Amino acid sequence: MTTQPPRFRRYSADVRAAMLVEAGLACLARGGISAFTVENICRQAGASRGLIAHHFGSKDGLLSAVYAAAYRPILADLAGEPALGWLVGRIFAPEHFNRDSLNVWLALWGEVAANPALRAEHRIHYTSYRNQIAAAIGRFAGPGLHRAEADELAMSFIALVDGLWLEQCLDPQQVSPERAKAVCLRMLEQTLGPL
Amino acid sequence: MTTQPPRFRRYSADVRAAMLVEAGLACLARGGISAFTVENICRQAGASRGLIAHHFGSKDGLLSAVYAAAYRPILADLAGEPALGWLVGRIFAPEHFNRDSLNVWLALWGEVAANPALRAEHRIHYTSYRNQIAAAIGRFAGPGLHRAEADELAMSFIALVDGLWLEQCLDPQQVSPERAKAVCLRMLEQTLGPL
DNA sequence: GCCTTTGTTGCATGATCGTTCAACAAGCCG
DNA sequence: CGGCTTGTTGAACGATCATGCAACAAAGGC
Repeated sequence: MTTQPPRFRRYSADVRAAMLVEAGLACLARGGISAFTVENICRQAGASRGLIAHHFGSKDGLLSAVYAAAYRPILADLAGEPALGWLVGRIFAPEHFNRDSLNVWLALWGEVAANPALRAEHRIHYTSYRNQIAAAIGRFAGPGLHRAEADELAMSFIALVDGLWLEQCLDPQQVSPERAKAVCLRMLEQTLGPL
Repeated sequence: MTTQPPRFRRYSADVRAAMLVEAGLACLARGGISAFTVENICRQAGASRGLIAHHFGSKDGLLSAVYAAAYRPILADLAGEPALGWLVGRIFAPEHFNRDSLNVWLALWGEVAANPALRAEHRIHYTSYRNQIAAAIGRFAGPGLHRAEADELAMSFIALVDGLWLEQCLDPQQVSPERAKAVCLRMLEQTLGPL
């Protein structure tokens, strides 16, 4: 009678939760919201189907956590009051500006529009994102630029970034990261002067 | 014995197909791709569940038709070589720039990224769309603007439009149609001079 | 080595999904 | 009015969905 190897491995709650979030992101990247199923996610995470309910209450709970996780790297770049020029470079760095991330965002956006619970999650992160972009613009421009102008420019800038992300996602041959970055810089410099 | 009223109404194939496409658009607008189900669509259209397969072969067949239908009004505006300034106004007219339409696009984009069959459908319409925008830019600028420059400006313009649509969709209070239009005009005029 | 804690399993359940198809009937033509 | 074409129905089907839950076992403390 040999001793059996363990049938599964136990992780602490937060580690396992992070594994499930990561698996959820992978599923969204591969197949959009339709691939975001309990079965898919748990197979991807190497866990059984009951774990999502156990750690997140429901699939929707996991989806909110996935949304927060998608925002985390970008908000991390925004922490520490970075310079505007550096920020633009980061946004189109391969770390963020890649097919998988873009597919994730597209899937999440589609769900935000339709899912009220996720919309609440969205509003929190998005507001923070927009305010920090506006703050970076304000820091660069100095007191000469009014708050309302910085907000408006931030809105336009975010729209352009998202639109470029979208185009890259839908038709990858059209938009290179370099062109995308150049287009954004040109827009900012029109108002702010050379970065 | 009174004569029974008809249990259903017969339509010609193309009329019924159009009804199903319209119902599909309504479902996408209300609940995104998750609400695009045979059951939902047929109830919305006032028909029985078998009709989608009968008229479109499958649900995916209907989805392709819905995608084409979503593009139709915009491509109609582009026909007849319209002036660039008029075009910008049209893009943000309530007819196109409204919550329902934006939700439909968001849902479709998310599906294009994940669904190869729909991606083929997308490429056809999108290429046509981009070329016609570039042509409108070229007509305005005259021969002084090179073809490649017009293409690049068209790309940026479309990205900005889509990004503004997206922002309006995710956070309706941020972007008014007037502001969106002004932002787009400013971008075009930077290169082309006053429209 | 046993006991307790707690993370994990996996089946049962009922709902809903897309597709198929044989029966049906609305409306037109003669 | 009777027959025919063709658009339509709705039940049957197997697959897949999210969730609930009772049994289970891994890992650490004693």
